[in-house]
Amino acid sequence: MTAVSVTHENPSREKVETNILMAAEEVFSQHGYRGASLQMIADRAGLPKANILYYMGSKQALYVRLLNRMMHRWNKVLEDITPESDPATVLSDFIRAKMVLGQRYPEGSKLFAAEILAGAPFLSDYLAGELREWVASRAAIIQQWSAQGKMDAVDPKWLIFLIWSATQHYTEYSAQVSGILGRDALTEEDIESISAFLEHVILKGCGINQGSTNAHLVEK
Amino acid sequence: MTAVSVTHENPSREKVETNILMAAEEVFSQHGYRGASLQMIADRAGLPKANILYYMGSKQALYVRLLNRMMHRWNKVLEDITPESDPATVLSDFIRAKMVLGQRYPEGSKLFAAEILAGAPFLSDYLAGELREWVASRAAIIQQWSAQGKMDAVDPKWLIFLIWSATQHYTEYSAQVSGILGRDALTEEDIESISAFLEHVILKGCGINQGSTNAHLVEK
DNA sequence: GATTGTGCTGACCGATCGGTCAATATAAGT
DNA sequence: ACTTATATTGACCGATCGGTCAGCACAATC
Repeated sequence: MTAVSVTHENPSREKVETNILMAAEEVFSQHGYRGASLQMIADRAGLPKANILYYMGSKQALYVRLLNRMMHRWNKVLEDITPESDPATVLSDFIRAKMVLGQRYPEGSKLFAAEILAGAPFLSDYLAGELREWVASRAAIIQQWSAQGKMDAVDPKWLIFLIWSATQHYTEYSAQVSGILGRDALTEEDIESISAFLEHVILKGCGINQGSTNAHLVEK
Repeated sequence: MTAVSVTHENPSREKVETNILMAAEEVFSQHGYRGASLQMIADRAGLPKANILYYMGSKQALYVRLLNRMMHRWNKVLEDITPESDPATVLSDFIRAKMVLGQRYPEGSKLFAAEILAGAPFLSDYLAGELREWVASRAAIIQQWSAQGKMDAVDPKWLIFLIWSATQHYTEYSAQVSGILGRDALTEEDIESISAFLEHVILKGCGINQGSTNAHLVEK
């Protein structure tokens, strides 16, 4: 009776699991669900293949667990975006939060991208449910801002997708970006430079005065 | 002696090959190189598996052939961008050309995306060679525009990547986009609406007066 | 009509796939 | 010390992988 509950909070088990999850995230993100093999994951984790299945049950269970983990990270970031402030800070926060997210979880982001590329067989419910509502609620707020003359009357959905894609690009296309830049990886300065660029172009492009930090005569 | 040359221009052979290429492009774009199987391609083409190998030689040869075909389509679009005009028309043309390309070859674009996601094992030379030079030459032109005061002093590379990602998004993330919009596919009006939005935000965001069609008092 | 070159494909190859299982090792409880 | 639950893994399963090849169909050449 005691032993059963121990299973759930065993510290060594947790270590092994995170080890497997890390290895699996790398492999799945590179090759997609079908292209990844348990043997590759096992090799990267330094474990025999049977051990992966012992801890994770099946390839599919491991995969959906990774997807769920990534979506929780996602949701945390989305929640942190307070919708009641002014457009400049909200959009700026959104841009920077998404850049940080991609830099912090590059493999998870790529995993998500591969899933979408494959037609989102495991995520269609999430996309048409939670995520759609999140987009709809944010779109409504942006629409209000437009109506109040705080920004240009752009289609809110396209704006959200724009921020989405522009930030995501640097994690999912990192191979292309670094290939073109001739650098192995992006530096801290690169990230800051990109964030500032996106902030500038998107805010200005939407007719928003950038008054978050250096504001003096904005808003009446 | 005659028969040898006939092989190359047999019309029926061409039909079969394009059939295989179409099927292969769909499968590779969804599942990536490792995740795709010749059996899936054969089934989609309505041919026995051995027939695929008879025409294409090997899985890898078929894959690189598809990649090359897509890169040629790419290059054609990039060539059409005349670099000597004014910023507004050049960037506007670039945005619209890339939107059209993605809509015209969705599977090819996804194939490209999957290759990049996997770390670009077959495209690293292209990225660090041809494509890098293309970006560098365009970046130089944009830099000139900035120096001439025709637009804001933004980093040209980030601007190119922005257009890149924002347009690409609607083909490669079509599953996510349509999932959120609650529609099966984007309509013609959607595409036009998105193109106009991107044009507006990016040009305005870079401090460029949109004077391509409705110009009257721009420049001097 | 025999020969020859090409199109085509079922059968098969060794390797690898995801997954099962029995056997063993290890640790914990009593 | 003995029992019991869990951790670990080599061996194996049928299915599928990419690829080879022998053999047949078929048309053109001589």
